[in-house]
Amino acid sequence: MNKLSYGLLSLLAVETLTGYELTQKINQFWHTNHSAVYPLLSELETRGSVSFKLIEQNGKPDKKIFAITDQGMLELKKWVVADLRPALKKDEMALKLFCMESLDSATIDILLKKIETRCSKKINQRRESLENLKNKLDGKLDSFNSPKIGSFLLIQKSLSEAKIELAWCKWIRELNDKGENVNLFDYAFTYDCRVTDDK
Amino acid sequence: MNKLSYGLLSLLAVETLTGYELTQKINQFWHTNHSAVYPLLSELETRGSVSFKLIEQNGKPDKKIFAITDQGMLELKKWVVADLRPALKKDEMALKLFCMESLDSATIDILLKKIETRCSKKINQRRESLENLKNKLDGKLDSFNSPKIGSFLLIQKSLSEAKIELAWCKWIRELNDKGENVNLFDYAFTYDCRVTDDK
DNA sequence: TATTTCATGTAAGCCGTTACATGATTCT
DNA sequence: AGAATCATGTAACGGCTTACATGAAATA
Repeated sequence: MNKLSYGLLSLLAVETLTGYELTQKINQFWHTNHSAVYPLLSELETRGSVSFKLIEQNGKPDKKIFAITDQGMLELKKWVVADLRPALKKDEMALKLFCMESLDSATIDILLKKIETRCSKKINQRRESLENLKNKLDGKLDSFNSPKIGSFLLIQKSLSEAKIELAWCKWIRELNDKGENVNLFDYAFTYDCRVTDDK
Repeated sequence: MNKLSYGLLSLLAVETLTGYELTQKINQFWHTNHSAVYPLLSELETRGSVSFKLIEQNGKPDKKIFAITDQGMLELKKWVVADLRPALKKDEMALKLFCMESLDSATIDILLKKIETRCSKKINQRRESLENLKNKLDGKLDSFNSPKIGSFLLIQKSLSEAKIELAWCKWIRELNDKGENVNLFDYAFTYDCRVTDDK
């Protein structure tokens, strides 16, 4: 049982899904792809952690709708309280900006634009996800037991992360506009404050 | 040449470092470990992208201090303007909170505490890194060509990300305290605002 | 006309993690 | 006394990515 297997159980604890849908959904929070998901679902089924209903279709391959079993639910709950492993992040952006001092300003501008575009897309995606959730739930979400509460909280998190990254890019541009003879250490706090604006 | 190889070049574009130091430094922005770094450094040396000076030591293994070559610098600059691949994030926290609606409040509390502890540690680490940088540079940092500007900007980013995550956890606790019959969708914006506080 | 969406699966190869291996010095 | 730090390296295994494979319907 690797981490991805538990992730699949977590999504299935909320609703029944096909392998295809699981791949799309989990990608919002955990980077993977379908060729990793399908074999794990087979294993989980063999172990008795999930079960599936076969839906016959024409024109498309038959669908398997997966559901978590009682045993799977127990395994999931054990894992939730177990040690929280460190988050891993791998973003080329960081490695590229690290050597900034040896890049010319045109190159830095190209890089920042790419980062900003990526952020804007993510912000739009997450806003859409929130709208969809609101419509699905008829605007009702009132406690920690509410359906989709986890999804709601995580989308909010992801949205704010994208916003902070965009604000960070803007702050970098501003620092550059200050010109020389200004101590950048003094602008750290200014940045922390600006993150707050929500426009 | 994989992404990590370019990452090593990026760090070496700023200063000369040993494989050991490279491993420590790159881990702030890119998760890896020494057994991946050493073989790549050998490859980079064979290709002519880096060179090293052997420093003999007693009691410890001899040190190799690596430097980027002119050829390595050209390869690095080509990569910086090439396509920015999507960031990959893998954080168990998200998968664990996703199924929140089927967890009891004690379990959620344990989870949130673990996340908060992790955030606090990161915040302290990044604050220390900033202090160290400030001391090293004598508080001077005034343009995009300044040494360590990339490091400075990335530490700031990482710090703000940790702060926003901690604020997010607190916001979740507050939502829970509101009790039922309150629509959580209405509290999204409140959260965005609170992120701003820097205490 | 070409790409995207739905829908599943396999195979090869690369990549990364964990563990093994060594060993003096310093900190707790 | 035990753990962490400095410092390098290899080996085995497991996991993940890319590509292969199919194919209808809808969209651009």
